[in-house]
Amino acid sequence: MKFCVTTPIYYINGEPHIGHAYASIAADILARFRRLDGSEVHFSTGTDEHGIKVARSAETASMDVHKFSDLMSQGFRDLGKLINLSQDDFIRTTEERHILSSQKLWRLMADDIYKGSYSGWYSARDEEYVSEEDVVDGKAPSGAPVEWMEEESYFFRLSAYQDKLLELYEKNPDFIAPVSRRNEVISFVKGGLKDLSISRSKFDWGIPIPNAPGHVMYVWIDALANYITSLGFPENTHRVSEMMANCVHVVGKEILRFHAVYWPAFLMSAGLTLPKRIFAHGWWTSEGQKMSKSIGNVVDPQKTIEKYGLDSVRYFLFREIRFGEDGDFSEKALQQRISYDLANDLGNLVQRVLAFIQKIGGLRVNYDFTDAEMPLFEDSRNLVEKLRILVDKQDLHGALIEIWKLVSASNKFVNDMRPWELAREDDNRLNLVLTALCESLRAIAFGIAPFMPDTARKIFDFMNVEGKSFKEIEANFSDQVFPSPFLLFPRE
RNA sequence: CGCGGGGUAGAGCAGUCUGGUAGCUCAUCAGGCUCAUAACCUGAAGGUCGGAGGUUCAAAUCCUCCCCCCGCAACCA
Repeated sequence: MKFCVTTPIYYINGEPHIGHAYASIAADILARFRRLDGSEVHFSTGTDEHGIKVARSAETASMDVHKFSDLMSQGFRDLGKLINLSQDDFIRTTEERHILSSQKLWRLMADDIYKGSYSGWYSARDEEYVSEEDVVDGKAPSGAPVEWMEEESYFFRLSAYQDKLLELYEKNPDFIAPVSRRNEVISFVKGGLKDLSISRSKFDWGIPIPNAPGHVMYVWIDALANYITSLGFPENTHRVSEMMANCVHVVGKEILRFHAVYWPAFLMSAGLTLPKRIFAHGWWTSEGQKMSKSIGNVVDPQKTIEKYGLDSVRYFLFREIRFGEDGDFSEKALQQRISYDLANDLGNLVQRVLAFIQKIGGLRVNYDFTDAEMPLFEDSRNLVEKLRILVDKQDLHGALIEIWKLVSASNKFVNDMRPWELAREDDNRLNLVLTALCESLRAIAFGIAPFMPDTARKIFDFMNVEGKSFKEIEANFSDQVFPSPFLLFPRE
């Protein structure tokens, strides 16, 4: 099985914040799950570095634009390290391989590209076109005066793809997720598609268009192409095709249209394989308010992770809200999740079971389960299959809930079975109960492994489990003494 | 009449398609247990289901009207 997952490539015109971390961790969880499940995975992330805004920011910072890009891109690479990203490739749109790839894509789309002229209200001060509705009294929203401009531009015949796109959405109901977003896109496309201006000639910080001096590509062509560059385009066409067919693009809802409309149209035009799914995630507010620099409530991934721990934050982001919806990031909510879900439920379960086994001198297995242990055992062995279905739908929130059902069931099982009494009265039953609990702990550890790799690793080590593949769940435990467990989420 | 989603316990949500005693998580209160990170388990309280009208033996659920909130509405990464 092949699986490909991507994060958006991040525009380097700003510092990494929790939103970037969120998208990246989502993709990381999907990648890790599929690796544990035995798939061949390609997981790419990277930075988008061209465009007028970057050129201008470099100027403002009095830096050479290449140097500026190196610096800003590194910030996102560092973020990846911070959040334990398991990417297979970090791509920069300024790399040679990507320039060649984008130009090749352009050539393949040539039949749908024509030269025309682009006209609109242009703000010289902002160096950008302003849409009709935004022009008030001859002024841009920034207050700068606008003038009617016309320039030579290349256009992509997007209008020719309206029906094909609608057919795509119709035939592949899961192409765009979540459903609410899908409806928005369909309604947008049904509203009629205009041809797209795909070149710029007012600045040169972009990928040169083949045989068109003075023109660089519209950043979105360049940005979207990163996904196939990373897969080896244009050389390795077989792999590109194979992987794209199994590719999930995780994107922010603000860039859904580019991925769900333009990108498939470009690929159709170039005769390339379309991705399997575009998944649009929501946005985080901070303490109930929109994150903004002026309010000063922007959540800094670095500080948050330093304070609360990486796995706790990774858990929180996907447990607190359904993936795809908006949510609120508050320290109180984060602290509660850590305390209740992680320390009290999961951490305490691991501790009470493993410390107990340690106390009685090790695990002596007994798999001749009775009706008392069987349900827990079966739930443990069936967990991955349930998660597979959910993760396939990118329902990461649902997956965590499913795992926590087993955590709760296990805690209840301990209460009901009272192993501390069995230790005095009934060795046979004690072994049955502890064997069933080891099974559930191992299943839980595998379940959380994509979400909280470090925490899962600790549990695996506590139990002498390798932790490399879901297949390990199928093997029975043997009699053994485990290493001493320590607290997974200690209180301050 | 631009398109779409939503308004259900203090908070966040499920239930609406296929009408029939209103459910989940957290918070609150009480009890149980004591292996464990003062953790865990059980039970209780709490809602005129945005408003009005209608259909029906019966409406959160179907119909009509109204109020409120939120997305999308192209060159913005």
